[in-house]
Amino acid sequence: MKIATWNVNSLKVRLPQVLDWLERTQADALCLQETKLTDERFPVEPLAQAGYQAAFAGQPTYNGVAILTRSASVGAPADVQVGNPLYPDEQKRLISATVAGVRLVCAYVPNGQSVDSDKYRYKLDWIDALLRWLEPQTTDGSIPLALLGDFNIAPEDRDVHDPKSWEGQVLFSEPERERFRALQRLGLVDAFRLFEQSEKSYTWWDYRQMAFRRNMGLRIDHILVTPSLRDRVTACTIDREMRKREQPSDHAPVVVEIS
DNA sequence: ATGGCCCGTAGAACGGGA
Repeated sequence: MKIATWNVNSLKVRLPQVLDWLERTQADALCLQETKLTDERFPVEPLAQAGYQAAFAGQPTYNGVAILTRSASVGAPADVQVGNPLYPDEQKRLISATVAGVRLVCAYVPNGQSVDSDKYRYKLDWIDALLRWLEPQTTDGSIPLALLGDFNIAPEDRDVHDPKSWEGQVLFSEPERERFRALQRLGLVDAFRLFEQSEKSYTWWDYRQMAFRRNMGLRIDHILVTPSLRDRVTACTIDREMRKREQPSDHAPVVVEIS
């Protein structure tokens, strides 16, 4: 089974690329962030023609998340839940569903803007609430769970093209990295780091300064798995191909293979 | 030293992203 996450930065603009990508990869599930679509405008029909069903939660202009599933292999998303009951939030940043016996939690963690911003405080509070909500779902006896999405956190120096210049900045500040470690203390494992990876592996590159060509990026999109799922993970990769396209998202998909 | 690009909502610039 192949499961992926991708911040598409507008599903309206990126729909042709999403359809291409699904056709090419035959992914069984794809978590999307930054759809930037109201639910009335979600492209249910084009996705259905491509063989995918969807659970989605959107709003005008900002945010928006979705979980796509391949009908022929895993059917429709089940037990869909929007948001975190412990943290009422008008912003559509969280959606969960069960797919082939795996609980998928699709998250678009707030960006935070800058460490002295109100949005930064919101980001930390949002993650603290996520931790409280996930804790009972990651204990022994819970069904296998994967937390996938745009975390807007680069966990370690090796996840940042220039750690010195990023030190203390939003996306790489110590309080944010500490919260990533708190997720790991729940037992969640960074699937990407289960395998040997090439140096300077990133998932996001600024649109400016030819950052992608110069590989000036950050690894901020992640797939974390509970221990029972960890034993079934056979690969985890970043798909850089879509970032090379015309009119790309600034994020690349991250893909995990599960036996 | 600063901003450089892209997207949505506009219906011109601006907020937001990261």
